[in-house]
Amino acid sequence: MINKADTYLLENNVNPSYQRVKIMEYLLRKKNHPNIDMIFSDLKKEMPKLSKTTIYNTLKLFIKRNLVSPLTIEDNMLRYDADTKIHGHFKCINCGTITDINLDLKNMNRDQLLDYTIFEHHINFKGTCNKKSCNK
Amino acid sequence: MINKADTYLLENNVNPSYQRVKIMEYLLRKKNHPNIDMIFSDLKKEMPKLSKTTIYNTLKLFIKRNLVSPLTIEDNMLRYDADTKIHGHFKCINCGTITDINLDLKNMNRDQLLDYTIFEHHINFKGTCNKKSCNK
DNA sequence: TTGTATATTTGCAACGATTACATCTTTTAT
DNA sequence: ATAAAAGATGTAATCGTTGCAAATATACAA
Repeated sequence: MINKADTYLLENNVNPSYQRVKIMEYLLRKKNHPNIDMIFSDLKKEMPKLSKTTIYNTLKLFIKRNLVSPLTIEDNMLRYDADTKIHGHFKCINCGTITDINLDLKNMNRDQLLDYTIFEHHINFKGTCNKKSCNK
Repeated sequence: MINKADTYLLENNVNPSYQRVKIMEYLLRKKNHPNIDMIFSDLKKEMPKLSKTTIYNTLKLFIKRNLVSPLTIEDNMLRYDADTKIHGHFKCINCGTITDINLDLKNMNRDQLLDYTIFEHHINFKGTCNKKSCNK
């Protein structure tokens, strides 16, 4: 767990401006794979002048520096994950919950991938979660 | 390989209208994971009255009937794949090529997934393909 | 400190993939 | 033949995202 967002940004060649630090702190604190609107409406409370464009720009920069992974589990919007270790996601189409899935890709047949240099992994599953808390 | 699109649709409880058969035939013939515009511009040549809305509606129906898998490898648009067997995709960010990746998920650590009923698998990789034909 | 170049943020307009919806056409059933 | 149902079409609207120019903040040289 990284708790000093500013030094974390510095270590990764990102100038730690006020907005960038706040956005990174938010992503490290929240683990619920937020989308832009969630980040915006939450941070807006303490940063009234925050612009949505800033969030888009900042996340694009974080992705380029490999500090954040974009999550393509929704058809119409991106979500963001500060956990850049390789892992999968499951989305319940009933309750909408998105769960992290630990993966052991080592045993996966990846011979074909040896020819490629991989920057992004997207391993997503959709279905139903059969939990009591799931409101069908 | 399925070559009789109309019977294939009938077997899956899809009324084989002219447009639906043509779209299914196209998807079975093409293996390049087309997006809506590719399907539209190609089929428009032989079907001048074809509407893009029809393609959207038809693909949505095919997906519901599990005849087509939506491919979420692009940020801003869906692609479509008539191969509904579980497999992965690799997209080269230089030349844009999308390659099928055979996967052996059996050996993957999927204990956590036992709690879930999975309808959709999305396993995508992005990177560079290091091929001679790749125009960097 | 002062002025100036650079980096960053902001707000608004534009874009584009997708969807909503009303109308038109085709098919089915009686 | 006629009515009802299903399917296709065209256009307008939606909405996540990006482009861009102006405003603000930061860094740096004189």
